[in-house]
Amino acid sequence: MKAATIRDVAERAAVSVASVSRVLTGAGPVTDTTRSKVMEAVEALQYVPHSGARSLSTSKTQTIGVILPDLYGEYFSELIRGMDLAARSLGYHLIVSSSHDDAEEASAAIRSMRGRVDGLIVLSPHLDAANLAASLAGRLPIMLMNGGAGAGRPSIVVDNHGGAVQAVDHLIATGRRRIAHISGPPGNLEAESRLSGYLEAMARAGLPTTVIEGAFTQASGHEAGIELAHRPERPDGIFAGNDMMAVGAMLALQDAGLGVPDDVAIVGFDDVPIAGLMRPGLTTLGIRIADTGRSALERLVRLIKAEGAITDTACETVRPELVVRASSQPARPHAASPSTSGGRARVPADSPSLKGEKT
Amino acid sequence: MKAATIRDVAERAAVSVASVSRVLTGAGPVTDTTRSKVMEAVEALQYVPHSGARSLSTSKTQTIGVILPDLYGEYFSELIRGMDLAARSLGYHLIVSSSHDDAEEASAAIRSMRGRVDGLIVLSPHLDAANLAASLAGRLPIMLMNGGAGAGRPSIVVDNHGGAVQAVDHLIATGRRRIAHISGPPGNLEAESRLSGYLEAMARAGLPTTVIEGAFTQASGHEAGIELAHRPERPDGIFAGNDMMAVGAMLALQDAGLGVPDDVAIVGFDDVPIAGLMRPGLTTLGIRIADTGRSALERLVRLIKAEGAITDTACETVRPELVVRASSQPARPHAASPSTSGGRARVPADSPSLKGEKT
DNA sequence: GTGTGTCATGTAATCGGTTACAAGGAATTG
DNA sequence: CAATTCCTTGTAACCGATTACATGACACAC
Repeated sequence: MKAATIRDVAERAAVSVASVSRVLTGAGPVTDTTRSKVMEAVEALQYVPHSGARSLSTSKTQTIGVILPDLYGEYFSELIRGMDLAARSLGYHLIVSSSHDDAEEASAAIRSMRGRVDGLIVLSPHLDAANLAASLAGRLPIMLMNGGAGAGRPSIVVDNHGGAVQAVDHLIATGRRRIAHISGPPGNLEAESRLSGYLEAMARAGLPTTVIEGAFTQASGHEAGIELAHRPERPDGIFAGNDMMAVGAMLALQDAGLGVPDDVAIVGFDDVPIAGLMRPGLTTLGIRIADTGRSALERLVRLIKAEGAITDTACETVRPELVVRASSQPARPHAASPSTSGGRARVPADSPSLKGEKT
Repeated sequence: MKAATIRDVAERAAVSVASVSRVLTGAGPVTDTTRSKVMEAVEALQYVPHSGARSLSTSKTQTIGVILPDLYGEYFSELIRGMDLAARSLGYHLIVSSSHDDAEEASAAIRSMRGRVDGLIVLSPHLDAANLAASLAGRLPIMLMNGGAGAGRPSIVVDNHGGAVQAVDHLIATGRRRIAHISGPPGNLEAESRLSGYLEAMARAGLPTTVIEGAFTQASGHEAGIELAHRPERPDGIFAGNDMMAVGAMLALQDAGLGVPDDVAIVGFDDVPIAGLMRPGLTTLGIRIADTGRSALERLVRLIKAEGAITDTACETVRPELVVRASSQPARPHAASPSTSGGRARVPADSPSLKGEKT
């Protein structure tokens, strides 16, 4: 049994294909009797329009492509969730392509999506990939979320620099002076912005800087934590380039017998769900991830509908918000002189519960 | 400037459209000179075949739909990652639709994908949704991952029952006797299998059972933890239906001043990345999530290619593996009589590091 | 030189929708 | 009652690919 076509429906409803199409697309005038006859036939035949045929004549696919980098985990699942919610309510579908660890792969993914999507959302922390995307996409509407300057293209970026400044200022305000930074991988625009924010805030406060290069992974944060724990000039505060590295560093410090936050305060970035689940809870810069995803998708759809009529070249900036948890409470006086051999220090009870947290 | 069509390419290369098509699809014989002329024209015009037109004539979309439930977080991002990797290497695209919290929504999503995908992977923990899926999909190849009996359809399930038995047996082996279960939501097949495994293992050991109903969310685990902490017959072991509830419960117990694992041992299910990051590390039943996703996708593609010729009605079973971490270490003798008022008990140092852990 | 077989190439039908345009019918008005 | 208008409906031409079939060229053998 082949799938029913619009002609089968027309025949069964005893109307023309045009009328069926009009009923189904909602365009054009039809009487109620025609409509009901068509609907009945559609129901009876379990008819579903062939999307390929439709896209052939309308040159629209009602589909949006999302290009993701190789980083994964909670950040991206949240983002996708926000986008999918928005897409469904706007009648769009989402094609995802993840795990592109270089510009080469990302551009291959973009190429394979051409002709199959109405627009693209590109999350590529590689600068060249962003450029490639722009050139490859041709006339495809595209929304950049690569964390760098939008370069005159519609984009959404997180204020990484400002967030980093907030993080460092907060650590300074809690009395920390030897503040180290675990950075993200070089070449990653978000990582670079966060690093520059750290450097600027430290310079402004007249404090010396220490930077260890990480890779935005928890494992790299763990390694950095081990290294910092054994430095003669051990830091009393750490600003990690993202939450996963902060988590890795925190575990490394605790395993090394250091207390968080008494010996070392830690601040992360992103506010992924894990952050609130650590003990002590991780202070971090919160981004409403799902909301950002939704916003990106909605803007892209507006761009698609406008068909180049509007020139939305704005670069929307999302300002992260400092979420203070136990990992950056002020050091208590009697813990000021670190006890290298001591066990895990008790930390102040965390915020009472997690009921409000996202799962 | 409109996008180039196959006719534009044919004209520029001074060949027929048929030859262009033959070169591009790799089907049919062409001379090297023709091939190179075509390739050059394709390059020059930045030609990309219109996927809708192609799918219209071949009635194939090279796209697979994935229907996800409303649960999100690390489990699903891992799963998608595995599927996407497999899809890319097989030349398929992935359309995802997430956050369906009931059978109604899930079936709407399935309907909207008909005609747009070559096959479906449905993760629906609702029994009726699975049935609906089967009926709605018509002749669409479909791979069920709903955790229930495959009912004669190709499917992949986790051995939830067996895993639960393992969890309980492990708790008993570490000396626990008052073992409670925090179950998933009723109607969820995975939740029910895990519950039945718990009941069976407990019955076999001749131990009394306690079940608190959760909802697979961290918040519900937290609530259950609070309730269990205040029971007169406080349990000394908890088997939670999944990791997120285990995490919630662990935090609730710790906030209530109970030691994990000294006062209460906890075992979860899934081995999501957070599990290894908790302190104490969470003992759980590990599933190679990404691998499972890849396997599901590969099997579905095989099914698609066979076009109903093969009757793959097998129900592949994934056996979870017990991952023992600190949360279920044997209770130490002197901690046997619980000190209701005591502070957080110190726990044995966790497994040395996390380097091997996935990020 | 002609017949035959092979193989690359071209022509045109086809897939299943949308939609411009034509046509028909009912209602309204002079 | 006829003319005009408005509104619904149908016919048929696209959209851009694939592919069955026809065609033509060329080589080889007789």
